[in-house]
Formats: sequence, C-alpha cells, structure tokens
Amino acid sequence: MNLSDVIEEYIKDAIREEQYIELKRSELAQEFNCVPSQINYVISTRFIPELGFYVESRRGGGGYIKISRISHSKSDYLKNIICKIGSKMSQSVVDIYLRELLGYNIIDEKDAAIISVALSEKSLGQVDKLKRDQVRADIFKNILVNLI
Amino acid sequence: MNLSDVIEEYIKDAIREEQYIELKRSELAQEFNCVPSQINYVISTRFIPELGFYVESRRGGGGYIKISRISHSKSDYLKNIICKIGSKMSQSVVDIYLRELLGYNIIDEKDAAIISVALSEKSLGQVDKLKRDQVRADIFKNILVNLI
DNA sequence: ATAATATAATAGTCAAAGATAGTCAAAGCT
DNA sequence: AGCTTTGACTATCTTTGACTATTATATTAT
Repeated sequence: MNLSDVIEEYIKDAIREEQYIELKRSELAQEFNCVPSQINYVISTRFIPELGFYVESRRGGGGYIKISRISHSKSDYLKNIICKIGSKMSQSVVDIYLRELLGYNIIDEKDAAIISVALSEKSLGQVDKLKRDQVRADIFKNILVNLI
Repeated sequence: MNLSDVIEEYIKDAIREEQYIELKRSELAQEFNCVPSQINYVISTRFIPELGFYVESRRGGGGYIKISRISHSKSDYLKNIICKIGSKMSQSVVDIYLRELLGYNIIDEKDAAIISVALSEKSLGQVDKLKRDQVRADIFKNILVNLI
C-alpha cells in the first residue's frame, strides 16, 4: 500500500458517515509527511465525479478543500431517471423526482421551484386535460437531458 | 472559517429581518479586532449588487455604512416583465427575456438553460401548434411570478 | 452674525505581505 | 508502461497599514 492509498483510505474513512468533509491541504500533507500537491494527486485520481465525489475548494486565509459524496455519478443518475419516466407524469410525480434530484445535489432549491411551477397544473392549464400529463413528461425529460 | 467569513455572517445575521442596517466601520472593526479596511474588504467582496445588496456610506462625524437589501427592485422588475408579456410568446422571445433576466442576475445560467429547454419547441411538441405560444407564455409567466 | 478656516472624526483606496490551494512536469517506483 | 512522489512556480483569497477623501464641528476673522 502506497502513501496515496493510505491518504485515500483516511479520507474515505473520514467521509464514511458524513455527507461531506472539509480538509486543510497543508495540514493533511503535514500529517502524512508529504508535499501538499500529493493531496491534489490523491483527490484528482480517487475523488472524481465518476466515483461519486464532488470537490470544492478555496485558497487564501482560511482556505479548505471540501469533498462531498454523490451516491451515483450525476449523469448515470439522470439517465436512469429519464429511462424510468414514462410518457405521462402527474404534477405530484414531478415533485417526487424533484425532491430526489435535490437530495443528490443535481439541482438546487431555486431550480426545483422553477421546474415545479413550470409543470404545475396552473401553467399547463390551457393544454387539453387528456394531453397534459404527456406534455409534462416531455418537458421534464427535456430538462433532464439538458442537465446531463 | 476566516475573519472575513465571520464578519459576513454577523452582518447577514443583522440584516436578516431588516430592509437595511447601519454600521459604524470603526466600531465593527474594534469588535472583531481588525483594521477598519477589513470591513471594506468584506463589504466589497460579499455585499455586492450581484448578491442582492446595495451599500451607501458617509464619512466624517456621525459617519456610517448603510447596507440595504435590494430584493425590492428585483420584484418590481419581475412584475414589470410579467405585465409586458402578452398572452403568446415564441421561443425566441423567451430567450430574449432570459438574457435580460440573466443580465439583472435574477436567474443564473443554469436556470436560464432549464427554462429555455422547458419552453423549447421540442418540449412543447405535443401541444397544438395553434396553442403552443399561449402555453409557453403561461408557463413563463408562472415561473416569473414564482421568482418574485 | 456671518464667513472663512482649522480640527476632529469618520470612511475609502490601494498595494504589499501573508496564507492557502492548484498546476505541471520531472524524477522515482513497481 | 504506468502509477506515485516531489517541488518549483502560479493563482487566489485574506489581512494589514499607510495614505487620502469627506463631513461635522469648533474656532477665528470680518
């Protein structure tokens, strides 16, 4: 087991029970007695979106590296939802999906609100009642495809 | 968390329930044990118009820094657009408004993309061609109302 | 009394120093 | 051959302080 693997273990262990963790690059490097850039190496090879992680950081005083988990990679997850959606959707089903997308951080509160309103009964009031759920599903799918 | 973040929190907390607050730069600096210009730094990086704040100040005896929230102008602006929109909208007109809303930072790129796709010809393909522009206008108006 | 001037009390600007993190390519391992 | 380790260089954000600008108030001159 090499150092990068050890650091990977350490971080995975730290994030196991959490949704995210915040690291100080320099502190971590000191702990493992390596150069700071090795932390970047570990992160860029092992905490990538494809493996279910999302990384943010900030430089300067009080800087940090924040690693968040995303259970599935975003695009896989979206493709999955798109497949699951049938040709019709009621407003309440839309809202269920929106909450899920919110939970996985694929959209934020504001996006969810916009989509929910756009697909509400009120917005689609002029569409034939018979076609409404189909139009709603179409719009929703198109939005999701665009988010991939 | 660095000092600037702490000061930001403090100010945001103070303005949370108010339309505006007035600070004494030197007093605040003393409270946080920093140089006065750090207050300027915090204000100029975190209380900018793009983030919904408007700052005025006055020097000399009895000087102050007044920070106001500008949610009001935003809602006025939205109401104005809603009034201007007729009962029909083409896709290209939607995009023109989206760019405007983007310019005023009422929505961000991602929101704009979502709305644009939701109201595209493709998404609304199943709606009667005759009714499509009306449905589009309805959805758009509902979204805007929701953003107020 | 009024106008002009000085003084004190604020706030603003800007650039340097400090504190982090990022990049990239060379060297080292397996 | 490909992954890991290292370090020099870069980018970004924060903190500090010297210098400047503005406003209110006090003092002085007319």
